[in-house]
Amino acid sequence: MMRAGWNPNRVTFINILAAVSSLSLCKVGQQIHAQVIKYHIAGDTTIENALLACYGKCGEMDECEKIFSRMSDRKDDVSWNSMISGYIHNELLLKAMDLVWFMIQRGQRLDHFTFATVLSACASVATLERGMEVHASALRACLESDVVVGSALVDMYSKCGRIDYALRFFDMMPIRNVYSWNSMISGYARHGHGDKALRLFSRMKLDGPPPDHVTFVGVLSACSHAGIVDEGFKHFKSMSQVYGLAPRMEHFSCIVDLLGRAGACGRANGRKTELGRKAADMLFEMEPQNAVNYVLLANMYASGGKWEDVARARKLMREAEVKKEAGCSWVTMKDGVHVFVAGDKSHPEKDLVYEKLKELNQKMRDAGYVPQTKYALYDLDQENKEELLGYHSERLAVAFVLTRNSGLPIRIMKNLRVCVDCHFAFKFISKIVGRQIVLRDSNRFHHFDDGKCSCGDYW
DNA sequence: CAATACACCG
Repeated sequence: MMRAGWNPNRVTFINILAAVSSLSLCKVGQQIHAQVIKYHIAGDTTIENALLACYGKCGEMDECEKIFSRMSDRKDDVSWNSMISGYIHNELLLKAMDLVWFMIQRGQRLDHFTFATVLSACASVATLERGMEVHASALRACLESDVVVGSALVDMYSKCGRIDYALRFFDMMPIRNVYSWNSMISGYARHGHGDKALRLFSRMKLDGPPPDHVTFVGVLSACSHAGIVDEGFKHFKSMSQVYGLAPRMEHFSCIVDLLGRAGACGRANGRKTELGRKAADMLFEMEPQNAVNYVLLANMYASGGKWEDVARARKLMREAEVKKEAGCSWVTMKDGVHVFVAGDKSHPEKDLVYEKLKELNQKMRDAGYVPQTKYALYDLDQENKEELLGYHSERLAVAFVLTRNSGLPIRIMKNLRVCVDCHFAFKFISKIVGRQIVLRDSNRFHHFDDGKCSCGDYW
C-alpha cells in the first residue's frame, strides 16, 4: 500500500495493531508504534488503546504503563479495561486489583468488560471471597443480568468450589449464551458430577444454543472424570458426525485421558487403546514440548499395567527434554494468602507447621495409614520416597491451617494434581481432626469428610 | 481498541 503511494491513516493502524496483537508479535508492534509516532497520530485515544492491547498481549506492561500515564485525560473505558486485562494476562493480579480499586474510589462506573475480566481473575486464583465482592459490585452496577457478566459468575463460582452457587445463578439467568452453558457443563465436569454434566448437555441440545468445540471439551472431560467410557466415545463421534465439528487437540487429550482413567487399555479394548496411542501421536506432533502429553500416555499405559510402555513413554519425554511446572499449594486466611512448595522452609511459621505435621503423621500411622510409595514414580529407596511424599505442598498447607483455630472447612488450592499418597493421607487427616477439607487440585475438587473423599478415589 | 467458556498437569 505504501509502495503504491498511499499513506496509512489511523484506521490503517488500528487494524494493523489488532492483527499484530492477535499474533502477539512484539517486535512488529514496536515498529508500528514508531510509525504511529512518525505519522503524528500517537495522541489519538483509539490508537493508544490499540497499542495498550498490543503491548499487554506481548507481556510488555512497562510500556503499557508509560502509554497509560501519558494519556492523562484522554483515557476512556477501553483504556482502563485494557490495562486491567493486560495485568491479569501477565499474572500481575495485585496491580489489576489496585487499578480496579482506584476506579471505584474515583467513582468511575465499571462496565461489563471490567466485571468479566476481573471475575476471570478471581476464578483463576480461586478466591471466592473476592469473587463474591465483585458479584455484589456487579449487582450494584445493575449488570448482574448481563449475559457476559453472568457467564463469568457461573465460571467463578464453579472454580472457587461453589458449584451450588454456580447452578443457582445459572438457573436465574434471564439470557444464556453458549458461554453460560459451557461454563456450567465444565463446572460439573470439574466437580466430578459427570451425570449432571451429561443431563445438562441433553437439555442444551433441546433448548440451548448449538454446542461448540468447547462444549465437547466439557462433555468429554465429564465422561473422563466420571469414568463413563462408552458414552464418552458416543459423544466424541457425534461431535463430527452430528454437529460437524472437527475434533481438535484438546478433544484427543480428553480421549486419551478417558481411556487412561477408566483403565480401558488393560481390558479387552485393544481397538480403543490403539485409538489412544494414535491420539497421543497426534498430540506429540502438534506440541512436542508439552510435558503433559507424555504424562498422559504414560498414565494410560500405567493404568493397564503395561510397564514397559510406561517406561518407553517416559523415555520419550526425557528425550524431548520437556520441563514441568513446580508444584505449590495455597490457602486464604484472614491475614492473607499463604503459599507452600514441597519441602518448603521459607514460611515464617515453618517450625509450628513441621511440628504439626509430625504430630499428624504419628496419629495417621496409629490410625493405619501407610505411605503409598509404589505410586511415586521416583527411582529412590523406600525411606527417601516416604520423606519426599510426606512434605508435599498440600500437607504443609493443611498442617499450617491446623496450627490456627477454627471449625470451618479447610480450603486448599494446588496447582498440580494431588498424588495418590496425599489423597490417602487427607482422608485420614479429615477423620483425625474432624474437619471437612476441600482440596482443589489442577484437575478438580476433592471434598474430604470423615475419612472419605467425594471423588470416590477416582480422579 | 477492551470481555466471559476449554482437556491434559511426577
